[in-house]
Amino acid sequence: MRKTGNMENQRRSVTIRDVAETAGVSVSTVSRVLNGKVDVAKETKNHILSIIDDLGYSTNLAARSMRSQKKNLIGLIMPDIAYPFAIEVMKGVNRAIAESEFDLLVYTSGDVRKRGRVTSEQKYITLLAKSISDGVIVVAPVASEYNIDKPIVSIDPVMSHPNYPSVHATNYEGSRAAMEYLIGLGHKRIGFINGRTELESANRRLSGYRDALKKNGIPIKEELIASGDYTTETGVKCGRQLLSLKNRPTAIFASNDQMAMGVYQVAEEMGLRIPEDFSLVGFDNISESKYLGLTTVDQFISEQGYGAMQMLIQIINEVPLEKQTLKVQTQLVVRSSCREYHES
Amino acid sequence: MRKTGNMENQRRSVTIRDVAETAGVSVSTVSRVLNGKVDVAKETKNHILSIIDDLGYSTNLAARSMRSQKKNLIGLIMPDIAYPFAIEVMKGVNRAIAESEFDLLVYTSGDVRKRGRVTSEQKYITLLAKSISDGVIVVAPVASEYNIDKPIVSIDPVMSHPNYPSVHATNYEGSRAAMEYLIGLGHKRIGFINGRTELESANRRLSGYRDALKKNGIPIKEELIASGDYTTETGVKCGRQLLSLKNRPTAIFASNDQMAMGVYQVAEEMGLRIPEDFSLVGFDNISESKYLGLTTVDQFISEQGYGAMQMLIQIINEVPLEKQTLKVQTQLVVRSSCREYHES
DNA sequence: GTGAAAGCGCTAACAT
DNA sequence: ATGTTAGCGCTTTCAC
Repeated sequence: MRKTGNMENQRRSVTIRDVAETAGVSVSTVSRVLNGKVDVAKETKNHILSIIDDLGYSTNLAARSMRSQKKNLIGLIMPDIAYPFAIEVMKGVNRAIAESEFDLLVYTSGDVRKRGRVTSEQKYITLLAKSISDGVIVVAPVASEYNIDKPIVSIDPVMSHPNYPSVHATNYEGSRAAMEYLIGLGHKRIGFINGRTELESANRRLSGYRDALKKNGIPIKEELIASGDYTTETGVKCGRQLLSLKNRPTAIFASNDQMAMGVYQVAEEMGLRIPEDFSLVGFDNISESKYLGLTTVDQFISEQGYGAMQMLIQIINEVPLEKQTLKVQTQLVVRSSCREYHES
Repeated sequence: MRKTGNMENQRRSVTIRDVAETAGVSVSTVSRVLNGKVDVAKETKNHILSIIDDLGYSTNLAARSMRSQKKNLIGLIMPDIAYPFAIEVMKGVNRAIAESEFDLLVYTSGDVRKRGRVTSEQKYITLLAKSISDGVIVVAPVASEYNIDKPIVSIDPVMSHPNYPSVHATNYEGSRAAMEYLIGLGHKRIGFINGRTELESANRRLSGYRDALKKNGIPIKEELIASGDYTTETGVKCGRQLLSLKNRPTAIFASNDQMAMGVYQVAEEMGLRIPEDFSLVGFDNISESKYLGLTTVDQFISEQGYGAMQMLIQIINEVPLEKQTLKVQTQLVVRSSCREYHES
């Protein structure tokens, strides 16, 4: 039954040829059945189908991808799959995928550092895009241009004006909103914990912080700006740094919720209460912060994933995009009101 | 610079041939450089490398996969990517990936139903496995056998004794532990909310429930067993059902934490307090239940992902597996003690 | 050290 | 309705 050719001990898997030979038809007929073409006699088709079943044949993705255009596969490329932002994006993309005709292939090297070390982002994108998918979504890409002919949409790109469509939250506006809220409460000494400065999104949040102070005539004190990297650990570090200043800030605005969580921990350690002793606001709304009643700026990350997928599908179907940039609105979520503060 | 051949408007992407022609060498030489073979003159190599850089060439995964064995790619196949169990598995796999030489490709059709509808699980597994990866991890597979020659490891398989290595939690033991805890507290009327009965894991949890009652001489009342499907919604439904019995259970054990969350919501609605009015325990430990202080049975899902990946790597490297089944120990986590209860 | 040629498994254009 | 043929882009003998 199984054609073994020569005495190689390598187990070969069953190919379209095996099916064709067993069924006594040509390879192309099998291919036609496989691809649902109509011009195949019903009985031939059924015969082939049963042989396929018998042999447990299934198509070779690689081979197929080489020949045909449409692959019904979308690639999602992320540096790391296990951090909150990535997971939220995936949820959104996944939802769009479920509603679509496409399947999803998520690619990751598991770790930002490993990826950077081994080879460039460009390589992976091209790999997935040119080879086996109809288009790709890239999270936080660093390059401003990719020379592939496949559709590409990015989420939270590092560059402010990349040459590909992109999706991002209104980081500046959200940051402004948070600050206006705190300032409106009477705060004048507001600490800021910065995120990964290589990301445009982080810089926009910082700008929001600075501009809000400026517009309200509050002098910017560099000692109140701590630099973190979006992890809870640096949140702890920066929280300690800010809260142990002789002239402690009356409020802290963290550039993401993970770092806000860190500050929260420090506050507990130091016996400081929120909001009595100081106010705390965090960007993002994905971590435990919501269970702690923290005030946050929600950037609707999963909507960004969903939106990116929608854009991509449009491009693939050659529907012209109205805008190259999709802005997902941020929203200030006040859970437990922050402390009102007025200088004595 | 770009070879366009005929006047097709289809943009072709740059191939190994383009590189070869531009560099004035043969395709095979370029291939040698690409694959780090040693028998290439240093200057030829550098020349080709710079051309590759100029042209922005990157290899076609599909084509390469067709020819060579080792792909340094692991496939993870999941019916759906956006539910807590899946995410936890991914985290664990991701961690193992980050420590390894492999990259990860997660495949999903986004929705269990869609997947079942379009085509069989077998097809997707074979697709990924035979085509482009060195081995696959499958979450909650339904078939007990796969005819592929690539390594495969499953997590929480539906069958109790599949013909492939598998990883799962000690569901029965965990369930017993939770029940012994509740019974030890004096409870006699303990409600159970069942999960998806097609999963072996769910059945084991139910067995644990039944056996614990039996061993302790407590009669099993079928009215106390409600059937859910692991979603919060059915948790709500079953919670209502159990809590509105005339003879209300004094404790409820939900087959996963999502459903326990649902019961928690119902309790709030009905004005019932936990643990004063009744005790609540949930299997799993991944949802918000931990912030609500619920008692849970942790099944260490991400460890299951990590373990599966370790097993897979062993198989790929042809290290014999000691056991075909990896059992990850469950652990009862008592957050806020449940109510002690003694029949009057 | 390098090139020519075969062929991986498949699809699609062209025959019949 | 089915078979024949020509590649897709790549790796890998086997020559030279």
